[in-house]
Amino acid sequence: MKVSGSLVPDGVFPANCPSRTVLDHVTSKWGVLVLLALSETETLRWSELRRRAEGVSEKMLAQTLRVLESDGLVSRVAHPVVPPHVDYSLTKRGEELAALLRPLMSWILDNAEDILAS
Amino acid sequence: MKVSGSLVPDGVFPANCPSRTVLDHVTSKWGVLVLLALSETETLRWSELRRRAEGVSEKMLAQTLRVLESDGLVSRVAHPVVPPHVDYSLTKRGEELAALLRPLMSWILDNAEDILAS
DNA sequence: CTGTATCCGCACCGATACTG
DNA sequence: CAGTATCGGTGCGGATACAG
Repeated sequence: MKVSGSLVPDGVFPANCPSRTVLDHVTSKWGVLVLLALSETETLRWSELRRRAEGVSEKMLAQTLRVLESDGLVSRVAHPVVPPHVDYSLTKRGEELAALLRPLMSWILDNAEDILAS
Repeated sequence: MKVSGSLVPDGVFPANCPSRTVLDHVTSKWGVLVLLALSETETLRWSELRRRAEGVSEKMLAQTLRVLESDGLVSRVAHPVVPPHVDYSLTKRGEELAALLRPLMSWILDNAEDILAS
């Protein structure tokens, strides 16, 4: 069954479109996992994020966080103490996005085994 | 505001998990666009897909379609005529997935400009 | 029209070492 | 604890040519 409306005119997804860039950021290798991890608790520290997005390297976590932060999806709060303490959390906009990512991830978790079995 | 349940135990997304593979397939550079394009019409031909996922190369379209087909998300029907005529469409499972992708893409289209402005 | 085959650059990414 | 800096390999992905 087909849905009613089209997302884009003529059903064409333009190449030189801002949405492409954002889509790439969000669906980057670690973007989804970081956003979802943050959607499960109020705040998360760097080391906790590393634990939860299992397999992510320091470099890629830093890069992913920088992109998501510059996109206004994640906010970074550094507490000036020793040892350093930095909290990451979702912005309002990030929460909105994560709310859409959750059903997707949930479906994937439910169907992954079946899918790879075939 | 935080959601009620956790997607995964302890909030940890395991590295060696089938969902990782499926997530990578779906969020691959062209996976989302192909699935969404197919979600807008009953069937699409190869050349139409190339048009709609603007910027995709033949190689990447072929690769993307093969992966999505082997995952049981897309079905390929070749009509034995000359010139060749091949129809791609979403499977039942693919429709389910695309239904979750649509709100996501819709949100991205709505917010992309704002996001990149900041 | 619907692909496959091949080459190859470059950006992504992991590993390692280092710093405030 | 929370990163940055740098190096180097690899595989993604674009371009091109070719085929059924």
